[in-house]
Amino acid sequence: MEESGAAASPLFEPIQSRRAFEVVCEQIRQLVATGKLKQGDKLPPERQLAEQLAVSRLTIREALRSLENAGLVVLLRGPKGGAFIQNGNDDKMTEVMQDMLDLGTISLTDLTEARIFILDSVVRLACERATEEDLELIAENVRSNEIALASGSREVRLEHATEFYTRLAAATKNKVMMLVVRSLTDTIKAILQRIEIYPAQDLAVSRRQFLQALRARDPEQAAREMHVHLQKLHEHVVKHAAAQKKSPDLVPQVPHR
Amino acid sequence: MEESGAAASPLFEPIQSRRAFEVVCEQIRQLVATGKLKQGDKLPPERQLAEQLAVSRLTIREALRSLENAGLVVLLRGPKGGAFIQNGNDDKMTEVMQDMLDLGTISLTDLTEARIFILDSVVRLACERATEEDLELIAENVRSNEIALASGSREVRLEHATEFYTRLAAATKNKVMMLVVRSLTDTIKAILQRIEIYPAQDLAVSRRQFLQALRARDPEQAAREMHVHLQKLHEHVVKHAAAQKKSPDLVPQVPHR
DNA sequence: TATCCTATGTTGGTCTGACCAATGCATATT
DNA sequence: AATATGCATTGGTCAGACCAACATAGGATA
Repeated sequence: MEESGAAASPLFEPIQSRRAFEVVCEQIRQLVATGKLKQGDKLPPERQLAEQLAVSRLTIREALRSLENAGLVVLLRGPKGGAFIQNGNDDKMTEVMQDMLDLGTISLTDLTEARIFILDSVVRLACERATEEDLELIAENVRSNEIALASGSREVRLEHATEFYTRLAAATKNKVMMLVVRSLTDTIKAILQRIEIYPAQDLAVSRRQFLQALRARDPEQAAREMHVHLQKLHEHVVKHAAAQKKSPDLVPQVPHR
Repeated sequence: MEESGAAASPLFEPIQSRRAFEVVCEQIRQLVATGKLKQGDKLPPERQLAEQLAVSRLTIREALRSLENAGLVVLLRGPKGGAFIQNGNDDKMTEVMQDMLDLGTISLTDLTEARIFILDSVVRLACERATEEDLELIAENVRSNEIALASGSREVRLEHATEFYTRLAAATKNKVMMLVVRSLTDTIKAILQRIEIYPAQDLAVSRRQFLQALRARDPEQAAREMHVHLQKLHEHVVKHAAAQKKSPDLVPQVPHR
């Protein structure tokens, strides 16, 4: 991976010894990557796997824990239970992004800005590919959003506001774009839940105008409308970013250092 | 909530009985999300954590395994070792994407197509924001790429070819965009390692022309050049997609100790 | 005195083996 | 036949022990 420019000792300790569960993990991953294990397939019971791989059951468990955490397998108990291969959880990417935001690896600014750029492509794509059903779903969201804006709780409003992007992304017919949009949107949503939500009086207007452009298949107009809205929201969010950081505080012990 | 409307067995329900390690996991996550734990902080030793949380050390380990897998902590051995809070591993998103591709959740087509769209934004952004250093780094990659094209191994060529996108994305000054580009690129790279690499005779030409447009800050021209190249590569990859799927072996034993 | 090497303690990594909890199926009971 | 019960299977957890890596202190050596 990374090398410090120094040409130090040649080959005495190149890589730390891989942990046992990592080897197990990788083997199972290999079986998935090569198609030998497909969605729905069931792995042998932990005890049997432990015997076959000549490791303890604990090691198997740690490996399965890792795979489960990655969304590759799901573990079920009981006689019909076991470790089943899953198609990776769609939310994984969102979790990763959220963690990065929490840890300061990425900034909220970059996040909302990136959404502006990516949504630009999404909008243009949607103008090309959106079916009538897509348009209707979006329109329906716009309508219900207006209702929520007037009468809904903040949570409900947020839900509608973000669902909009999901439906828009669906119109691109590209699942990767959908995933990226969803990750960005959900991560930003998580932040918006903590700070003051954007004063949404002109949201309805913006959405209507956008929908109109989308229906007209006018990518420039649609992209512009989207850009303006996202830019405003971006600035609003950034302004209120460094706000409170409350904590439920259920943990008695506090680490040191 | 995913559908996966398979009517295979009466057992496709994500069970969520709060497992002990999940509670531990969540508590630590909370400490991170609320800022009580920051990058570089060290958690208490496993044995001590187990005592404080009144669970077995194994449960602590599974929780740490989960967090480690998510890139939130890194575990080090030795007296000065322990579980340290990390800024999420940049590769996590790539891993998620790769898993999804392996599992068929997303398709290679969607992946390469999405890269076309996102790179479009990246290129335009880079035209605006690239510093002279950025340009020089990209130019240097273009040069070394040409050398690799002539004399390098396939692996080396791939490395150079993908590094190009990383450097280009760096010019956007947006870390989220960098992450997304890197995820897409690395995932696609992993596929290219298995199939015939794109016949790269015109790659050098394409890169040179692109660089020229980038230096001229001509977003339209740069985006067009990039689009043409990615489109060709996209089609090439798709053509060779359903090729071989070899596997090392079944379930080999684990060399231990 | 300065340097190298080893003893030692800390911490994660793994093993063994046991028991608990959930679950589906077979059997018994009504 | 319908319901209730028991049991085997499988993951979930616990306990204690030992191994492996590592840093540091303290002693051996120069």
